[in-house]
Amino acid sequence: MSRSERLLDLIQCLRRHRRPVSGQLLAAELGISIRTLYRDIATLQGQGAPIEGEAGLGYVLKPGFMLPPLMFSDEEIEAIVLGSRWVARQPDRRLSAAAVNALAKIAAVLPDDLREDLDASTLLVGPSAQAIEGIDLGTVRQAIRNERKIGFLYQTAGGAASQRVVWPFALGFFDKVRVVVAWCEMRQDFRHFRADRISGLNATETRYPRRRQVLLKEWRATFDKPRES
Amino acid sequence: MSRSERLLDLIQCLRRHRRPVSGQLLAAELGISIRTLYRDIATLQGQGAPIEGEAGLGYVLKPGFMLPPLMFSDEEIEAIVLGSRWVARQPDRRLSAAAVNALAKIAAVLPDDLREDLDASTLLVGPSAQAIEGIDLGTVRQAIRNERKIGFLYQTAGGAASQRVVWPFALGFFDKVRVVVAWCEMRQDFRHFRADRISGLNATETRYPRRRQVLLKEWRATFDKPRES
DNA sequence: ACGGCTACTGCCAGAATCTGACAGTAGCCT
DNA sequence: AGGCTACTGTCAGATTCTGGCAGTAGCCGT
Repeated sequence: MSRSERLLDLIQCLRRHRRPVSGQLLAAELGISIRTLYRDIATLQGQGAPIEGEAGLGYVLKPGFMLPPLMFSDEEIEAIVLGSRWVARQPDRRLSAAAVNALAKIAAVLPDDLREDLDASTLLVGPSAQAIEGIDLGTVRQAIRNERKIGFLYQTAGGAASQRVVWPFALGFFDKVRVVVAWCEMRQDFRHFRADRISGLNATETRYPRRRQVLLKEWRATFDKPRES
Repeated sequence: MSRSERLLDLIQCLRRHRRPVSGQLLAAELGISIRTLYRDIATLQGQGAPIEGEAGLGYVLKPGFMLPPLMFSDEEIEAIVLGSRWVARQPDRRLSAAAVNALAKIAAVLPDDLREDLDASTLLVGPSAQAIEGIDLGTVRQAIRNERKIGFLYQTAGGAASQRVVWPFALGFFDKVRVVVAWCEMRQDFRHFRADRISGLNATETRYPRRRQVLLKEWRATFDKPRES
């Protein structure tokens, strides 16, 4: 196995173990010596990988992912950049910032001529409303990933507010605002909640009883049939 | 210089020369022997780089770009994927197809857990109108890159048609259709043309007298001032 | 404060890989 | 046919990588 492949494997290993893992163990998994492992880690860090090592604990990979060398056609790059620019204009602040960062990283490695070409491809959509975003969508994202229930106060369109406990499984856009898609315990049905009408969000440690993917699939299936609102 | 850096340099070299270039020359530029060059080219091709070599001619890199290993956070990846999905839904067929391909390439190297997370982030925008796209935007793209004039028949909103010769310098979206942004010789001013109202497009070899970037800059500047329509 | 665990660095000889040179085959072009 | 070029096989030498060892320093539980 070549060195570059092994470096990728090392990242995969670190991703698998969420908790800090000792270099000893990693070296064993990869079939290399500790010394070489240290060298590999140093190389990866040199390439920008956010690996953190603490004496007495082990290594953790801050959530993220290393894209291996990948070949894109001009048009594919254009599609990615255009799409990211669109995301950067969305009201979701976290995501918007992430898009800006991603664009910066890509632009940094793009050859000049290609960067110029991309400047000539402009997004003419009107300036999006800078919606205020009431809650921290990061919390929701984490709840989705860990399949945890969340509770919050929801302001309905009519003006009435109600306390909800829901099983969130997706996060989407709808008409410029982000919505949390979830199974609502109160209504015993799928509902979506506009992020800007949610307040008093609190994440719980209670796991909801079904798999996220299954909920997602069932929810999607409801689109193909007529449904009573 | 490490081998991996050299491979990247090789790509850059190939990008610079648009016409076929002999291995001899490439090897000299990189300061390596011919034999090693052949090995490097083989390695790159193994990684998916579209390098073509023909006996008696030399090497050409099909237009495109190799992204070096790059680190993205979860949110950055999400921004890119979400943006690309949006592009994939746009009416521009070429770009849409490119977005789909780019997504496939990214998905192929994404670890499973991250891919699942992304499934939970859905785009809820309504199905976009499948606009017919009258002309080949690839031709326009090329004219922009080479700063060539193009001529076409344009159907105005009123219904009248007129023959135009314009200096295209940008390609944008506007309300679900693609528009060509250009200096119009007839109007002696900046104009944008909806791609779906263009017909009889013909690319010329005539270079237009100003730099694309300059036109772009001036055109953008017109946004900041009041302008007579 | 202590011992155990761990991250990290410098060093060096052996292993693995890469490199350059040469010889030879085959395709494209004039 | 002849010149140019892309390719492949082989092999010794150069380069890099690797593993083991010794030593320093930080974190942790006792």
